[in-house]
Amino acid sequence: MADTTVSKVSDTPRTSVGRDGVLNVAARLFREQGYGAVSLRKIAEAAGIKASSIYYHFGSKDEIVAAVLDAGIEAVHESMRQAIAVLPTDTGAEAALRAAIGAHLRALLEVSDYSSANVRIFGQVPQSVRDANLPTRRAYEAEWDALLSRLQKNGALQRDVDIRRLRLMLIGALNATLEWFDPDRGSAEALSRTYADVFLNGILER
Amino acid sequence: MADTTVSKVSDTPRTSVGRDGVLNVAARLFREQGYGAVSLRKIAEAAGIKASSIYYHFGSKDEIVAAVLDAGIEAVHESMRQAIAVLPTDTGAEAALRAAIGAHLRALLEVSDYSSANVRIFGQVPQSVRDANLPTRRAYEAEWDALLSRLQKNGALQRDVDIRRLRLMLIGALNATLEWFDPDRGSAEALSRTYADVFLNGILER
DNA sequence: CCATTTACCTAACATACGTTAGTTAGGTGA
DNA sequence: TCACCTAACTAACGTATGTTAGGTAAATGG
Repeated sequence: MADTTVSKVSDTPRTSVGRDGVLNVAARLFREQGYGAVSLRKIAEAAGIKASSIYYHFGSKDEIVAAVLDAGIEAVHESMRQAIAVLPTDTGAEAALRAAIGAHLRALLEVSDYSSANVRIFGQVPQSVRDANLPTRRAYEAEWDALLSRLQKNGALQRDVDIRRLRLMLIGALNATLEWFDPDRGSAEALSRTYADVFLNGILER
Repeated sequence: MADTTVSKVSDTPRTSVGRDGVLNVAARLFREQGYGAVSLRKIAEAAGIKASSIYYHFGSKDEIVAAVLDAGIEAVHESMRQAIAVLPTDTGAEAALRAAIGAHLRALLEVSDYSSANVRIFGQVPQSVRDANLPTRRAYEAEWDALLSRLQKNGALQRDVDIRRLRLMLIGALNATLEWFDPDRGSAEALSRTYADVFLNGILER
């Protein structure tokens, strides 16, 4: 996650800002302020260029937003894939789920402005932009469903839980964290463990 | 929840629209379309009056939004209080939590445009409007914390779970439902039971 | 060396927004 | 009856927004 203290980049651009530069700034601003509060002029100013210059790199504001949304899912998807891939082959169901939860939460809270921007602004952007993001989303959702189904077939998960519903509940809960997470009250790592504990074993004493 | 099919009210107003009429329409539109997509002119048209007439009832757009936000929390708070109040005095911890979860979800998904609008647009409105909603929110949060603390002291909940964190996770998960709930795939009642099952007992087979 | 491309710039436009000023028709109470 | 209040109205203003047209300086490459 990029530095958050100042909203403007160095005044004398030693090199060109470029498409990626604009995109990085846009993702950060969207994460911090939401969709409606971020105009092209704000993005441009934070990037150190003029609003109209953005049109050299993008055809419209929607195109920027769409790029941010897609990159956001790609980032969290890659984070999860990686976390699963590095596990030993004999890793148990519980540990696998813990790893996936940790990867999702880490991408959201610590790594990617794109992922957090996606979660924050998805519900605020025009329908057409949302629709454009759906294929990418579905691929990520499929990855989760595959993981959860595997665990269920192993007998680790209860037979009667609906995989799709469980995935929606779990990712929904994790994403909601973005609205209240405060690193001063505990690390993302610790929070991730708590999520896993609650979803795996519940909160009832026994 | 009001009728959703048509966005305009009867053309010949037999009676005045009034402050509440404007508010009801605003809540519905905010729930359906989010904050940024709903202008005063849209609210006015859907209510059957002109945009400037809104200023007879409200001093600014922010004032409307603030009123919707507060009413949204009041509604879900009242729903929860009611659900707890009607329980027999000898009701167990588990049943009490189930009732609270059900009340929250019902208000969100079936009863109140105000509550769903609150969840949908809170993260999109200007900071000052958000701040104005905080006291009302805190009262509702305190109610949850009181309930959860009581259950924990009874020994029903695990001793080591942090109440504040648990409340944030639980309400966050419930609120996220708004983004994907589809009554055709199962009732809010059934979904509420699933939430309770997962949070109380977890998903692991044992 | 010069033509072309890259990455920006200035200036402006139309549109949509929240908001204000001043007006009006219909009901209410003295 | 008539003054007043209620709940609207018409018209307009300033501002911010996404976007377009046309220009420019520096790097690139044959």
